[in-house]
Amino acid sequence: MTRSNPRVLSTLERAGGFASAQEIYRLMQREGESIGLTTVYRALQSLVNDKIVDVLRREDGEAIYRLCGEAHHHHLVCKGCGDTVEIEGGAIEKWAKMMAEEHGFREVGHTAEIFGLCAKC
Amino acid sequence: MTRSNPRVLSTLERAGGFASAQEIYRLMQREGESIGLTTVYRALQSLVNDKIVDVLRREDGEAIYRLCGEAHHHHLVCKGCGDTVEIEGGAIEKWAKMMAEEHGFREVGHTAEIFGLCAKC
DNA sequence: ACCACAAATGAAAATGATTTTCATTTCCAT
DNA sequence: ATGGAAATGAAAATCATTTTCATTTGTGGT
Repeated sequence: MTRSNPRVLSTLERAGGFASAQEIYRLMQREGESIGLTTVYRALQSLVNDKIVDVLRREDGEAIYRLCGEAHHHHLVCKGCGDTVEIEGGAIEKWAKMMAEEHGFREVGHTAEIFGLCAKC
Repeated sequence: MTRSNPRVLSTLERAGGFASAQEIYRLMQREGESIGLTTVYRALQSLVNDKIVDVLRREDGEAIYRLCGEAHHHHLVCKGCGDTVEIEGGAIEKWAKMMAEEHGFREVGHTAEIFGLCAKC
């Protein structure tokens, strides 16, 4: 798996390092790249295997892929218009680390999202 | 929604308080209970609304329903065995409120989960 | 009891993400 | 070039979940 991997990876980067397979596929289509959905899925799987990307789950169960190592951030999402603000989660990082230690967990990751209605909605 | 809710709830209890909709449905079938899959889903949704059960995601994205205590809490989930520990999220609540105010959001809620490998795995 | 009407039920179809199948294309080493 | 292995992608299969809609059930009024 070689030709597609870099294209998918760079699309994921351009998408802000945080997107679902379907979103990446649609983005590539829109930009005129010729690629199949299957290949996007396979490229993502192989990137996950190589620990280049991370996979989490949206609230609805859809898998979202995230660049590893990248300074990760959290989201403030508007339930009305879908607008999203990237926010810092310093407090969360500490909290997660503390809780994990306290319960003997290793290799921990975390998700944290805030949702509500933005000023406009 | 009245006749089915208690039956679904009691099945979830009997299943150890931790099961997917499909599993609950299959369990009820096996025990000779007459119920439709749709109704199981609807009962679970309504139990979630009433905050009687909690919903998380398996690694494969399937929703799992779980009896939970009253107080709002978060989860520390083992990627290996699925073991779950309920944890306090005091720091998170403050963080969420602060971030929301800062960006003019109202009626905010949040999700936060930590996942990793537990001591046994 | 009886009747009407709203709520609840469930079978079947629809949806949407993800995976599988398989025929075709691309890459490389010979 | 040439053969074979790896990669690709269209279409079909899978699986959880949701929607649709016709039927059943429960309830209140008479």
